[in-house]
Amino acid sequence: MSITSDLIRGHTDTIILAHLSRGNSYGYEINKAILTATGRRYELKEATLYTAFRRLEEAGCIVSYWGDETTGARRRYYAITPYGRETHTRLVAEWQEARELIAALIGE
Amino acid sequence: MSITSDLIRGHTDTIILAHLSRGNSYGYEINKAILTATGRRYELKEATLYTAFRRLEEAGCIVSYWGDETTGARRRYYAITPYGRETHTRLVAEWQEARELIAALIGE
DNA sequence: ACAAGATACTTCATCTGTCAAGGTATATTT
DNA sequence: AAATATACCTTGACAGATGAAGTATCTTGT
Repeated sequence: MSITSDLIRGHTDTIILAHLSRGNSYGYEINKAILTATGRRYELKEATLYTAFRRLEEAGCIVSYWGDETTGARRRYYAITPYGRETHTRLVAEWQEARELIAALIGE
Repeated sequence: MSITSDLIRGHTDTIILAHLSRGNSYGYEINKAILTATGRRYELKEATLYTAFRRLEEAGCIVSYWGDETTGARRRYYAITPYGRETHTRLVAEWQEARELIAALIGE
């Protein structure tokens, strides 16, 4: 893992909402998806992930339900809400603005 | 101020080193420069700035000295060290990598 | 002369997000 | 039987950011 988490900090919610906006999912799967999408250069740690799920559900951005697996470990699925989609749109816009500001400040 | 600080968090050191790599400066001036460069959309708070100066000096990235102003409030100037320049180069590279990872993860 | 505001630095207590470490449980592979 | 993979959860501690408060000097407007 080469990237320090402070550089991704603040994007955790955006990353999760982006994933859920493409379909319902669960913690373990999201965790693996991030590893894959980044070529194992970044991992959203489990504790961070579950903390974020609590935060996002508390805020009304996502809802959760237990899967009905008849085999294997139980899964808690998450679905994005309409408010979660709004939030996602806003967070992406904020990222784009932050990216420009940082570019202006560090000149790269 | 429209951008939440968590999006800039982790870039504070990079921003300061970028500024100092263009010449010695002092806290108040850097603070104003950031306000100007971002069109007042982002402010590096004073407490954050001075915390960062301590951290960077502790780490050997910068050195400080009191200015010899004969008028006005005293100024503590900061200069980047060779190690600070190395660090700056590394931090900029990390930012570029983080930017790609985030893009890959949120698809924008 | 006086008040207000700008310049300039500092410290402390608090908040938030991250994460190491530990735990629980089931299924599959060796 | 042991190891590995799947899957979730909690707790305590840490680091960076920041509000709030303080100190001191100089400039500007009235």
